[in-house]
Amino acid sequence: MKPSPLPSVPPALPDTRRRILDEAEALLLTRGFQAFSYQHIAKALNVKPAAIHYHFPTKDDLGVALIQRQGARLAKWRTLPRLTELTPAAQFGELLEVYISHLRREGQLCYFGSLSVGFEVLGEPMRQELRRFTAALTGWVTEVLTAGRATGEIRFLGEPAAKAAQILTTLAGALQVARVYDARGFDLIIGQLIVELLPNGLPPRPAA
Amino acid sequence: MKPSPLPSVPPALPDTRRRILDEAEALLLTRGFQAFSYQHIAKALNVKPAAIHYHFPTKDDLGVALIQRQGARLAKWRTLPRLTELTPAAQFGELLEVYISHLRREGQLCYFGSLSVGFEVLGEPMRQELRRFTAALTGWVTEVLTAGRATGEIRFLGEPAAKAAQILTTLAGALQVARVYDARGFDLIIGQLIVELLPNGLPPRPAA
DNA sequence: CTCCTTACTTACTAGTTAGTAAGTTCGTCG
DNA sequence: CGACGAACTTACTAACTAGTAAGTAAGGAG
Repeated sequence: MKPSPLPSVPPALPDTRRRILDEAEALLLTRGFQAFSYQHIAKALNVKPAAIHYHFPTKDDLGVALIQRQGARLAKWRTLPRLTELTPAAQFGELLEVYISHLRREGQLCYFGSLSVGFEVLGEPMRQELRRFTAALTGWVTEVLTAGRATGEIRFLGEPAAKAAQILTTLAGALQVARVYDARGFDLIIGQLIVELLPNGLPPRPAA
Repeated sequence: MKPSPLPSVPPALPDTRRRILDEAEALLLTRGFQAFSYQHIAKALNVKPAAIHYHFPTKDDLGVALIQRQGARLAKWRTLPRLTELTPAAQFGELLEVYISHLRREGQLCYFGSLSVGFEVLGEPMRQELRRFTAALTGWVTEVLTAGRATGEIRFLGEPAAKAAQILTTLAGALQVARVYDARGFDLIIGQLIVELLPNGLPPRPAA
C-alpha cells in the first residue's frame, strides 16, 4: 500500500485562480469594476492577460465569480459557532469589525458600494448575483436586529428589515466617506450608529 | 442710436458648453466617471469628440467643472428665500426631495456616491473639488440639524456634525440601493430616516 | 474688405481594452 | 514511451480611449 506519495502539494492546487480572484477583488474594492483591466491583474501576478482569460473567459465571468465567492464567505461566516454563540449586540459588533477591517485594507469599499455605481453597465449575470448577495446580507442583519430587539440589547424604531437596509447603506457610505476624507468621518458615522442602536454600548470582544 | 440690433440671440450663448455639462452629468450619475467617454457625450450631442476637448481639454477639467457647477447650485439653493423661510424640519424635507428627484431621473446617483468609488483613480484637482463640495453640503445639513434640535422639530442622539455625515451617506447609499433593487428599498430607508428624525413627521409641502 | 476670434471638424497618434487562436510546457495516466 | 489534458504564453484583432494638430466656416470689429 503506497503511503500517498507525499501529500505536500495536493494535486488540487488552483492557486492562480485564487490569486486572480484576490487581486481582482483588491482592484474592485479600491478602483471599481470599470477602472481595472485584465492587464492590471496580469501585471500584479506576473502572468500574461490571456492566463486570466483562461480561468475567466470574460470580465463578466470574473465579476460573477467574485460576488459568488463573497456570498459563500458570508454563508460560511454566519454559521460559525464563534459568531452564532454571541449575543445579538456582539454579532452586530462583529459586522462592524468586518467593515472596519475593509477600511484598514487601504481604504477598500464593500462589494455593494463598489458595484452599485457602475451597475447600469454590468451584465445581467453580475446584476443578479449582486442582488442575491445583498439580499442574503440584509436578511442576516434583519435577523440580528429582530433578535436584539427581543433581548433589549438593540433599540431602533420601525421595521427590522427597513432598519437593516438603512444600516447597510450607511456602512457602505461610511467607507466611501473614509476615502474621500479620512478615517475620522468613518469613525463619526460608526460612533453614531453605536450610540443609536446599542443603549449599553458595544460589548467587549475577546482578544484576537 | 442703434436700438440694439435684435436681442433675439444674445452674443453670450455658450450653449454647447452647458449641453456638454448636462450630458456628462447624466452619464456620470448613471454610469460613473470611469465608464463614460468623450465619444458618448459627442454622440449624444451630435458633435465630434474634439469639440468636447475644445471646451474641456482633459477629462479631469470636465470633472472639475461638473463638481464646481454642482457646488454653485448648492450655494445658490441654500440661500433661496423659498428655502431659508422654512422651518428646519421643512428644510430637511426639501433635502429629501432633491434626492427623490435624483432617483426619479432614471435612477441617478448623487455626485458623492458616484465619484467616491473611483476616487483613487481621479486626478488631484477633482479630489479636492469633491472634498470641498461635500464639506459644504455636510455643513449645511449640520446647520439644519442644529436649528431643528433647538426648535424640537428634529430629534437625534450625538453631535449634529456626526449625524449630518451619517444622514448624507445614508442618502447616497439609498440611491445605490434603489438601482440595485427597486425604488421600494429606497422608500424603506427614507421612511426610516423620517421616523427617526422627525417626531411630528414631515411637514406638508406647498403644491409645486 | 480684411483680420481676428470663436467654435468647431477632420485627421491623426499612441496607448489600452476585452477577447481569440494557435502554439508550448509539463505532469500524469495507461 | 506516448497520448492527453491542464495551465499557461505568444501573437494577434478590432474597437475604443484620451488627447493633439491643423484646417475651416462664420460673425464681428476696425
